[in-house]
Amino acid sequence: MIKITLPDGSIKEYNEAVSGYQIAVDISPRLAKEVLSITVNEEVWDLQRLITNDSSIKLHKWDDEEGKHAFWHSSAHLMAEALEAMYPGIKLGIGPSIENGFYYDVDLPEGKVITDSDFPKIEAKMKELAQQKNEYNRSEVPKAEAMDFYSKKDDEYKVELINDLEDGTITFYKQGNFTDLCKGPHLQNTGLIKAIKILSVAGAYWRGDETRKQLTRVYGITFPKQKMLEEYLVLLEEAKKRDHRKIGRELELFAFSQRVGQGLPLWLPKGAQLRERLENFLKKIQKQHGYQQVIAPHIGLKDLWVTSGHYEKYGKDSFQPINTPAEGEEFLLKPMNCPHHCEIYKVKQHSYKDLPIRYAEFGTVYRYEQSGELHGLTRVRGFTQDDAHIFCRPDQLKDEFKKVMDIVFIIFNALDFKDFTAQVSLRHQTDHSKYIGSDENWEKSENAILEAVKEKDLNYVVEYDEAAFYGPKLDFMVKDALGRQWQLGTIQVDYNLPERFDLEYVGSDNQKHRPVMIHRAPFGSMERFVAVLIEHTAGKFPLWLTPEQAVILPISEKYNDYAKKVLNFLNNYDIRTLIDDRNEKIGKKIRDN
RNA sequence: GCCGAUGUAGCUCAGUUGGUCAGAGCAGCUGAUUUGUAAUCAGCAGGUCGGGGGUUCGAAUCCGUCCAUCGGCUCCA
Repeated sequence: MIKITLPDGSIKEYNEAVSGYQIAVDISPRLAKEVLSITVNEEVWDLQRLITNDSSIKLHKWDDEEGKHAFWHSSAHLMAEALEAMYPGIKLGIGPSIENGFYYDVDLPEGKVITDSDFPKIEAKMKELAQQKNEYNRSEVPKAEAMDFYSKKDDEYKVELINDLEDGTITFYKQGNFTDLCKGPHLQNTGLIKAIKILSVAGAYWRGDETRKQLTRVYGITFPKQKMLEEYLVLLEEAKKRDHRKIGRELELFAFSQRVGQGLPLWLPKGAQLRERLENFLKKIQKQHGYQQVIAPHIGLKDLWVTSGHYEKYGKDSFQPINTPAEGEEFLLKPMNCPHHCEIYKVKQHSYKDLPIRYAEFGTVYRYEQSGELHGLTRVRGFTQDDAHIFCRPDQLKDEFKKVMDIVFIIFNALDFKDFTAQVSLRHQTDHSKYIGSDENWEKSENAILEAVKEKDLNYVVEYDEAAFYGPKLDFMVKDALGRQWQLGTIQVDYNLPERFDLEYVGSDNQKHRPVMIHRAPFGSMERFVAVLIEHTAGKFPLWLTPEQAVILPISEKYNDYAKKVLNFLNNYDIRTLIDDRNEKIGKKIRDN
């Protein structure tokens, strides 16, 4: 007798091994039609796999991540099958499901490339194969046999993957004539995949390693219904319309110039106004929260960055030192504001009573991002951080975190980012070798963050091994109007710089102590934030931010004088107003404004 | 930086196999119209077809190269 426990606690009993699909059928035929995968004791399984022991299960439909995952993962196999048929001799890397769809990394035969024009052919082949309703069959394979299979196919990528796997854990999935190394889970058959779209093709290094061969990555997405694909394509169109690069140009907010250099945004008058209003808004809040504005130059002696450690870690890949007429004198463009702020901290002695000290600056920094990585305002080589550094005592960490979070919430609220989550990035759970600072301090600060997040009742996820080498951090992700995730604000603890700059304060015990430093930027950078804001609002900014709050449209020249009176009236109330006194019809004026 | 794609007027795009192919619409300028809610009329001006090479009698069109942009990869203090 096998006992199957459902999520609601009810129990079904079976006399012999039973598949997830059978359980679904027993619950309701409708469910059986929609179910895609099953979680059996925390492990996601195929529906057709037999459950032989007492288990608790959960069935997944399209709406569950697990259901989509199985669907798209199976689609990746389907695409691989199509590609293998179309490009004999093709070698396969990995083909996972991703947030929106799936991809497969392939090594094409000599001289072959895949371009956009091949997409319809791939889609057609996939559809043909899908209609055969081939079953996805799971089989456990001994390591030697798996090796043998891929050695014969001369697929060094799969061989490498198998090498890293333990004997006894290796499974193959086969549908139609296609067999793939895979741990699953998969759909029952290919027939469920009704709507198919190949989205793009790109190069991707094998295992993300720049020194290894670049494979061809083919991206696609599939749906159980044609209508869902159409809706998705509409969403993509909408995202295209909201592209901040397009809207930024149309609204004359910012521009780029090849003569100035790539990745170096030029803020046009309207964009500069918008940004200034955001900055003033934040300045006001920061003042209320005990911040002091400071201003530092855009360059610093190389030694400053040697001291901070940035030179050693990033020097090679950064803008190179600026030489001066003086022999051996070198300056670096600042890639961060913190070293300057550390020096500001050091100008005078601090008592424990002075802390926390909060220095804020809209500091423009320069980082030499790789050319292929530049993207509109979201990825640039010169940008302005809404930066601040908080120097505090270890016992003040939690409170300071909570205060910074308050600022972040004020901003998100004011700008209508309703849906956001936080990611707490902590050390690797066991291997602490790469981190600077004592275990004791790390534990303190990690706990401080976790407690702060809990006390603020925040939606959050914890990620291990995502902390910086110098301290744990808390990042904020917002979902925009189209449901896309963006990482915005960040709060980071830093034990490294106070050490390197030998920062201290005098404690109540009359001894010198090391302060803890917090880096924080609620917007992240002005450039990135404005980009996200544009895409979130489609360029229709809240009234308090928008460059033109009102436009007066005189019906003819006769009324221009009156229009000016109205203009003065509105301007007196600080309402940003323009007159459209062009010699145009009123309909056109309305259209244009 | 790497892979792939793209690059024609400020913007959006035509330009078939190399031979009046340098075009259109919008925007701009000039003039007319003096207007009541999504395109008023007429005219003008705009481009070494991304740059610089090569092939050819002849290149926007073909080939290599550089630059930039786009989609990814990698990285992100």
